[in-house]
Amino acid sequence: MTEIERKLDSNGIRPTAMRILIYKYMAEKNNALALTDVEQAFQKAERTTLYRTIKTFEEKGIVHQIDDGTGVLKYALCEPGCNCEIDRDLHLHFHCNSCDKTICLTQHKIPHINLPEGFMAEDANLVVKGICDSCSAY
Amino acid sequence: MTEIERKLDSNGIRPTAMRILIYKYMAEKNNALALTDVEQAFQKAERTTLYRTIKTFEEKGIVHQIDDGTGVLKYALCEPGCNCEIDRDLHLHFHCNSCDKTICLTQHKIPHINLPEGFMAEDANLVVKGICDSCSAY
DNA sequence: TATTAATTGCACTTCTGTTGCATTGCTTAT
DNA sequence: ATAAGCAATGCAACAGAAGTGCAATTAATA
Repeated sequence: MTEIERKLDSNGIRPTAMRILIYKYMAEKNNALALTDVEQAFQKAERTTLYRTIKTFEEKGIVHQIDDGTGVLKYALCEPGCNCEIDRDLHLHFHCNSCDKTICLTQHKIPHINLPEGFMAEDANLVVKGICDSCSAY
Repeated sequence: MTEIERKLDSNGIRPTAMRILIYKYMAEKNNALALTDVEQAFQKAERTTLYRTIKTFEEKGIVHQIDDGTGVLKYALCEPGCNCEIDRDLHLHFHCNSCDKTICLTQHKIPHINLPEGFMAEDANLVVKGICDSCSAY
């Protein structure tokens, strides 16, 4: 039983060949992926399978969904410190306007926001757009 | 020449009957609207017309687009202090999980975010989700 | 091994955003 | 005042992503 199989298994996900491959692929990338990205990488597999696999990952809490404002949903593996389900202390995401990649800044938490009377925060989503470190290096 | 006509005219938008109606409708609402919302309100008009009208408003800087994470784009009139085009000091938006409305918190600016080395911010989008003042009153 | 449940593949549907083109309506110069 | 020209609108259709129903296959378990 490999590392990944154990990971899936311990989260109540049956470690099928497909799922292991998809998990491995997502783990290799350091940026959030759209369904189409995964589709490109696994052209032999059905879109629906990939879709449902990622949704399963999400339900089981090992992947979180990101809306980076591009109109396409992105997904990224939850890393240590991600805490996307446990508390409201959510990390922020960065979208590069140059290379179009979206990355999780797991260490960077969303600062506390003061809301007007009567408003109660349950969740927050902060996407900063600009130029990422790779692109600014040139 | 009415208030609205002057507003449109001074922003380089020809004040047609349709546009005046749409502007008036958006001004009445205190929350951001999706295209379908406007569509519901003007069932006699074409979707395309509404779409292009709002896009025109956006281009001319009297409306700003909001991605509240629901997957549907919302639009809201720019109010004094909105500054959506001028500087990067953007205000935040609140999405109510109960009534599903999205509102601009024009007075509440996005706090400064420290980014890792090499990252440069150009823009930011912060959506706080929770219960709005109307819904929490019950 | 037989039974049962979960996973995958295929075909569609829906929804939103968007564009091309013909037509209508408004502006302006003659 | 009228014709020419441009902007606005209506109609039709397309594109892309998200999501669903169902049959077929695969894996787990008794």
